[in-house]
Amino acid sequence: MHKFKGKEYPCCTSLTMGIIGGKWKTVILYHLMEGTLRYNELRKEIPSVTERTLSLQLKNLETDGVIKRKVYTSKPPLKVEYSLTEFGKTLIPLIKSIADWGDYAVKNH
Amino acid sequence: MHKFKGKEYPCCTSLTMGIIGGKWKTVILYHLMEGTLRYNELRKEIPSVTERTLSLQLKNLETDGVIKRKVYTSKPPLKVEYSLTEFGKTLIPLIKSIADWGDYAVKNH
DNA sequence: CCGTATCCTTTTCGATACTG
DNA sequence: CAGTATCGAAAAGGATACGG
Repeated sequence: MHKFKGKEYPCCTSLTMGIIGGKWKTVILYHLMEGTLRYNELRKEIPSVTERTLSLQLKNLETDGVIKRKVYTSKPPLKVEYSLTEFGKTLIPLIKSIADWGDYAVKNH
Repeated sequence: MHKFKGKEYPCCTSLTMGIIGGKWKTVILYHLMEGTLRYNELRKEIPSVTERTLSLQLKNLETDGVIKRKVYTSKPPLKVEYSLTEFGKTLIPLIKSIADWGDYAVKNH
């Protein structure tokens, strides 16, 4: 049994999937791998996600310490940037492997 | 846009997650990495999954061509073995990476 | 031994309208 | 610009009983 942020997982793979699993989280991380993006830039990169869902998933990723959110309040319009934390950056090789296998699967079926 | 087995995915990571995503599929694959297992052996390895869910997820994995199911009908009691297909074996490095990152995350928080 | 059937709860995701 | 509120649908998963 493995613990992370108060949640328990029966397997080390479950723990990883608890953090990056679901329909959108790997997609978000995939786009943040290259660098910082604003909320609307993420929406543009992932047009099929709704505002609500994007917002929720960003919050989940932030709660797990994988991404960080920086707000620039100096003057409207509001500017919010999302980027990987140092901890989140340790996921980059994994996200790349996930993306690569996806490409491979498309080509080989 | 990427296609696999009739389903469409907006990103190559989504495709991978469509196949190995969810609460249980990586756990099942993790245990099948080492070799063939019978249904009840899988239940023993993953005590927290219910029969119904295990059954459904095995079917999903089989449909996507990742695992194969072999039935020995010669004489009761029934014997059913699950193992990775050749295609499924291409997932092994990825499953290992997922497991390794889970271990890493536990240790570093 | 290896599941399926039934019913139910929880989680996730989507559509749309609206706000500081 | 960057979200939240509300409502609802769908998918995933769980509990338990039963069947070939």
